[in-house]
Amino acid sequence: MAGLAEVLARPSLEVAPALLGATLRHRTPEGEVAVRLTEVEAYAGADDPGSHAYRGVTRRNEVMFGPPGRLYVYFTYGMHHCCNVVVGTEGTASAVLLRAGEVVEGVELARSRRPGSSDRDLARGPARLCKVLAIDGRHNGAELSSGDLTLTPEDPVPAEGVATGPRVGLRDAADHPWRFWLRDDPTVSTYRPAAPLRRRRTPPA
DNA sequence: AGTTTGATTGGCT
DNA sequence: GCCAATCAAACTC
Repeated sequence: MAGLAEVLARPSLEVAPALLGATLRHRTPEGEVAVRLTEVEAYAGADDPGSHAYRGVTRRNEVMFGPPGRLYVYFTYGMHHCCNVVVGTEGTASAVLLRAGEVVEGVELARSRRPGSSDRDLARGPARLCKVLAIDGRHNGAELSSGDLTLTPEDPVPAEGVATGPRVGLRDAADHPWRFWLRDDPTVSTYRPAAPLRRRRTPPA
C-alpha cells in the first residue's frame, strides 16, 4: 500500500477513487471513531465551476490553496459541516469531498453522536460523516496523520468495484462524473440532483 | 447594506 | 415528495 503523501499528491480525479476503502480515524478524549470511506467527490480547483475555489481565494477556502494532506472543513446550511482532503500540489486548490463511509470502529461513540440513526446511516452523507467523527470548523486546516486525525490508505479497489456518476447537489458543472463510490455498498448516500430554486419565503404584500 | 443561496439533513404529507 | 432550519459567503444594488 502506498504512503499517504504519495497518494494525495496526484490530481483530485485520480486521488478520489484511490481513497475509496481508506480509513479516516479521529481520536478524542471520549474515544475513537474510524470510518471506511465508501463515497467521495473530486473537486478540480480554480477551473472547476462546482468548486468553492472557483472564484479565487477567500477566507473560507484558503486551506484548499495550501499544501495537500490537510482537511478543508466548511460550514453550510447554517448547521452542517462537510470535510474535504486537500490533494494535488500546493496552489492547485483541488480537493476530495468525503461524502460517506461505514463506521468500522467506535460504533457506540458514533451512535451517541447521532442518536436515533441506524448504523447504516451513521456516516451516510457528508455532514453525517463529519458528525460521527466529531469534525467541525476547528479542524479546518488540520494536517492528517500528524495529530488526532489519521487517514490510512488501502490498496486500490478493483475498477469493477468502483462506480462513478455526477456530483451531488451542484447546479454548475454537475455533468462531470466526478463522484466515486463502492458499487453496491449500503452506506453510499442516495443521489439527489441539485435543489431546485427554493420558493421565496418573502410573503406577498 | 440588503438579499439570496447553499458540496444538507430530518421531519412531515 | 415537499419543506424548514439557520448562518456565512456570495451576489446585487
